[in-house]
Amino acid sequence: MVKKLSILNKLRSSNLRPTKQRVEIAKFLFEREKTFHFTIESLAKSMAKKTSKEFALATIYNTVEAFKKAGHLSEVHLKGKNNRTYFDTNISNHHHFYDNETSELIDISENQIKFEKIPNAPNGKKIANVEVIINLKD
Amino acid sequence: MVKKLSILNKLRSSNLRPTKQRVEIAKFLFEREKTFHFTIESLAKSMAKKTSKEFALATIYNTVEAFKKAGHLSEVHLKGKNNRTYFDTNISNHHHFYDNETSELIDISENQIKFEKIPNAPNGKKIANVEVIINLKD
DNA sequence: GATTTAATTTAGAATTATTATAAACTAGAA
DNA sequence: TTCTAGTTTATAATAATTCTAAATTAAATC
Ligand SMILES: [Mn+2]
Ligand SMILES: [Mn+2]
Ligand SMILES: [Zn+2]
Ligand SMILES: [Zn+2]
Repeated sequence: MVKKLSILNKLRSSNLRPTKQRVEIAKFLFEREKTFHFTIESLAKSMAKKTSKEFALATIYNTVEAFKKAGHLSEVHLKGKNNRTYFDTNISNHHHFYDNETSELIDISENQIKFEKIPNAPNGKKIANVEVIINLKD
Repeated sequence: MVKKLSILNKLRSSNLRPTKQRVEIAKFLFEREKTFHFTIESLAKSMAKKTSKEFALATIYNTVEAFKKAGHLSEVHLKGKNNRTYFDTNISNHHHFYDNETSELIDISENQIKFEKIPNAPNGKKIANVEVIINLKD
């Protein structure tokens, strides 16, 4: 009940009508203890299993895009072995371990990395953010 | 003459037959003062202009992949606005500024960034390399 | 230099991720 | 309830990349 309400608030406050599909997806993404990473494909499968009916792929794409625009999701700008886009329910600034073998992403919190030296942005530009990807091997 | 030879050596030593197409591409990529970044599309256009005939796209893909496997090129694991893969003739460990507006990549040499603190790899894994992408804004 | 063979190139088809379209449906205002 | 704009859906379109099978070519062998 409490959880359901906070999801409705999250959607309403983002100007997203709480449709059945959005509520189901939001519950799956946000009603959990820990944040996680997913792809459109994995989310589509999860929703199909959870609700035992297929959501249109376009709905998955649209909803994820809408949540991203509303700031409820972030996109990991990384290009893995498989050419899929990763999304993240962790919307804070943070970094990642990436295991190219397993295509697994692991969070590194912002305070786990400190720079001793970092270059200035080129003339006329500013630094928007810094993303560190630590590629793993066996 | 000297340049042509080093290209032939580069190909032969990588077990790549120096075909007309590979030599043309290698000359374009490696016979220059500074390293640079490119996409398959930009390379295909460059080769078409340079030689005034179209290379099959599959040849461009195959050749870039072969050069990558042979260690003559690296791939930048970044996912830009446009969903294109970037390749880099700079094969040393280094970092990048990325301007999402212009889709431009700028090199940051390894020694321009120093870490004061960095996490250990998860159990059973090692760090293969660390990639820093500094996203730019206006 | 001609012959032979395996590697390579090529045009085009196939695949995959993503986006667009337009008709059917629905949340929420009136 | 009625109305309407927003949403979902199936499907088509697009775009990057990979596959295929036939034609070509590098280079080893005669
Ligand atoms: Mn790749
Ligand atoms: Mn995106
Ligand atoms: Zn994350
Ligand atoms: Zn570079």
